[in-house]
Amino acid sequence: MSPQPNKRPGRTIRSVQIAFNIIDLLQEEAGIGVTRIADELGHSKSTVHSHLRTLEERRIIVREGDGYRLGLRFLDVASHVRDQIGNFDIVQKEVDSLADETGEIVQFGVEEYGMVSYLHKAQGDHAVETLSRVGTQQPMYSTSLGKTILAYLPAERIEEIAAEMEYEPKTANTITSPEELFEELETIREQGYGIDDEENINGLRCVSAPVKNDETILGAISITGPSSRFTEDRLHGELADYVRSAANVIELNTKFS
Amino acid sequence: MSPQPNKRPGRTIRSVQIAFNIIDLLQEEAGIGVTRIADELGHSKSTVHSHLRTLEERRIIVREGDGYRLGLRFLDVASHVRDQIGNFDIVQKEVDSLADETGEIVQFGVEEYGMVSYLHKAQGDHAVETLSRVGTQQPMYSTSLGKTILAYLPAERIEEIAAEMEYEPKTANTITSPEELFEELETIREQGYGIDDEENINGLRCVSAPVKNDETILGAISITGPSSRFTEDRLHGELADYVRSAANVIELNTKFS
DNA sequence: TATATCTGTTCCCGCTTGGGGAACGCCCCG
DNA sequence: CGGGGCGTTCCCCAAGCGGGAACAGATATA
Repeated sequence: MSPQPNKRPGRTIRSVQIAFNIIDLLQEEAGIGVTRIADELGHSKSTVHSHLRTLEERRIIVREGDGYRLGLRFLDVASHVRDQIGNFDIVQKEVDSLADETGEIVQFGVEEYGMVSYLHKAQGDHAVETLSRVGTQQPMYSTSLGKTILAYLPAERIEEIAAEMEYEPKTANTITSPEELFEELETIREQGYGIDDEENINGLRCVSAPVKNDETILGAISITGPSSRFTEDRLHGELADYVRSAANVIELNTKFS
Repeated sequence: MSPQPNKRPGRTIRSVQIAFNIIDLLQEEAGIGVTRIADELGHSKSTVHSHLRTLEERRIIVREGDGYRLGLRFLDVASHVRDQIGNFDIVQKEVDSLADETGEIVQFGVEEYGMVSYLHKAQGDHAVETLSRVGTQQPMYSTSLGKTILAYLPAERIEEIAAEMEYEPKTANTITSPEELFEELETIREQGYGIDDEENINGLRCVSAPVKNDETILGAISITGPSSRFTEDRLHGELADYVRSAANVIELNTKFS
């Protein structure tokens, strides 16, 4: 089921795997019970039962009606996780105010496991609706956030991530080869911001600026909007300035060892 | 370490417990390594090591510098969890707009495991800063959200929760006995909204209105502010009206079986 | 440079424990 | 009343997990 060439094999604990398989399943589909879970995962009911007991005692899951769902403890964990990543308050404030000013969608993302994770998102008044939401993971080659972050990672890490990528063409403009990607990254480093010209979703363009602490990249901030409003000129002019100054504010307010 | 009279003992799985002990620990303190964790939990390094491997493979945790932290996957899980609880979009929209209108703190909470969990929070322009944030769990007897939700739960569940509570006086006004509590709940049911008169934090008052679907309570919405601005009259008048109409909007927009 | 002492990692052994089969109790439906 | 769905319980047996100890780097100390 998983013969992927992962780097660190080592010993892995089966019961824990099972527990997280259950959690994953409940994340996808809430409200299912012992039998259903057992079938789905290919385990005996008794096995699943003990696991559910354990998770319930831990308040990881909750029994609701005749089925289980994930518990609200995850909300608490999530807010701790965000706090552990840099200074989240500043980021939040800056993203919100940029969304207010521009009226568009503003997002902040960081890299993890070779993907971009959205830490915060704010929608301005006339923002288009997008599917992405906080917590989502997106590939790095097809988003301006991803490409911008990637551009400022250490060279070896770039190689590593680029090698593991599967370049799947999301639109006609999606980057589909390492060569294209490296060239793009070079451009980003030169101009100091990154563009997504309908490379991830048709009709949508974005600009992103990197947020750095000294020489290490923390993440990136982006504005997203419809191509109709986001002309070439605005993208490279006004909008690029917006994200760069917002990134700057975050950088200045972010002090930690 | 845990001889609490929990209802459903059953069989519980040790490795899973250990795994979640590690996660709990990392939630409290990020950036620690194998040795430290092993010491803290009283396990051997090799044991902890295999667990960390498992969690890392699962992308539950991330190795960062010389230590581990919880992964961003939790953000994704959290957003799924919120979606599974009623219709979160409506709630969010309503809470945000109420915070805008009033300029104060507005929160939405639901009951789980006899406590209130905050699902969403919005701060108006001149809102006081409070410590509570999304995901936090608070006791039900000392918050207006908690008391309001409690008031509309099925009688048997009220008994159950009230019995397990430990009434710890947070301020001079905190409810400290079941009798007081039951009386308060009666009042809430009569007037259709609940008040917190500096019962949880000195200087802060709140009003909450229940959000119901048919006859089952989904949660409650509240406004919080300093006693100086939140006079008796405003609390029971204007502010109570605000939360009740917001609750109403949510109820009307929430349709599911 | 050598020595000491932290890390994290690996190996292997033996006992615990957790996974599974099967039986049971319950509820709902025919 | 009987059948089939659910969750729960019991018990057994091996395999999987926890732990001790040895190993390997990295950093510091002299």
